[in-house]
Amino acid sequence: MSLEYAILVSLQERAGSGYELARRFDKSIGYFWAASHQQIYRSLKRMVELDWVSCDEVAQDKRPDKKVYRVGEAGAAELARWLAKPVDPPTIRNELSVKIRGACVGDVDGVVEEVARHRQLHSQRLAAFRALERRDFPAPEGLSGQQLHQHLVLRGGILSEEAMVSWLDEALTVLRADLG
Amino acid sequence: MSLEYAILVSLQERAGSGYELARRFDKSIGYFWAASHQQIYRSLKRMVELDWVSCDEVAQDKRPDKKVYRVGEAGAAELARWLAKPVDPPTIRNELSVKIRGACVGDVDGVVEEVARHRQLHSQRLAAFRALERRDFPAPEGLSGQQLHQHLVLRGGILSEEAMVSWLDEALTVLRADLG
DNA sequence: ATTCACATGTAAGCAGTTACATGATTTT
DNA sequence: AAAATCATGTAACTGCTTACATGTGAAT
Repeated sequence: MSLEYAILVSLQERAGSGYELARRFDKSIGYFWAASHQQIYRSLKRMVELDWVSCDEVAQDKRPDKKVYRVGEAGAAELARWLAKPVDPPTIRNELSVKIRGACVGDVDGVVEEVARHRQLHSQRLAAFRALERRDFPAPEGLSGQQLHQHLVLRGGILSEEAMVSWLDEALTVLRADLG
Repeated sequence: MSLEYAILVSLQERAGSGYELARRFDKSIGYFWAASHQQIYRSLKRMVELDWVSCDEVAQDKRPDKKVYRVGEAGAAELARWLAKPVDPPTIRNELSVKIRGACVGDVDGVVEEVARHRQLHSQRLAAFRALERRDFPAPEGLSGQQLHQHLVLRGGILSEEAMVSWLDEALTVLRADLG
């Protein structure tokens, strides 16, 4: 049910349509919670039923109508209640690690290639996060409240991607030394 | 379907029962793939149907009978095929980040407490991983093949937990400065 | 003409979680 | 007497993915 709360957080920052939320999940929210438009529309439907959000249909000029969702009192209360509830850290499930661990049975070269590819993907994501940080938080020292929290979450993404790149570099070094 | 492949990797290192596999997933395999006994039994059943593994019932002295599973030719081939296939990095879904991002709506103190709790959990996991490394890989320089791969996967866990602890320390510092 | 951005959905299927279920032996 | 370890399962439910489905207007 975390998706509902991620949506509440986003809508409470600014009201918007399902489509707009999907765009936000592709960008800013994407670095801590991933969601497709199918999931988002389904969740919004549920949240209207629960009366967590209200829905206004808005006619647009030269564009299809849209439904703008807003967080209601019950939604804000529900979010506050959820925030106070402890959660477990996410369960660890890393497909690439399964592949590395199984490399001996198959083609080790292929797995090394795959590690190199992931190294590149993570390094690209890291670059994107750092660009966002430079653009949106040029002076992180002075931040407070909501902006501080937004920056912190981005920092989490950056530190996590840095760790991935370091790990995969280490992996490539020792795997290639072992091969050649 | 990655669970099936994680099981194949484990069984190919050593044959074992569902119960034994569940123990392995609680320990060594747990730092790159989590699985409950319910999942494992279900997957083993499927894998027998697919003829990826064979199953022998073994009577034991003073203990319930057990079923020992072994990787067959088809299973080894299937694992090799899967190893060669590229996969995407896992989708990012971090509940704690949602909470940090939403902290303003609720009780910020409560969220800070939760961050401190997660900091401790990750630091405990990090200590456990480091202990495993010292115990099982006292001389990492000389490793090759399967042992090298096992060590690399553990290194991934260590670097990832280090990043989490760093991030949560950073978060606690700035959140507490912002409060007080 | 085709592709892109806008806009909203349904439905089948798969993976994982939670709860339920049973029973022997060993340790405290 | 109670709890822990060994041992194997079923079933309902939740959440996410993938595929399908439709339609407008603007840009190339």
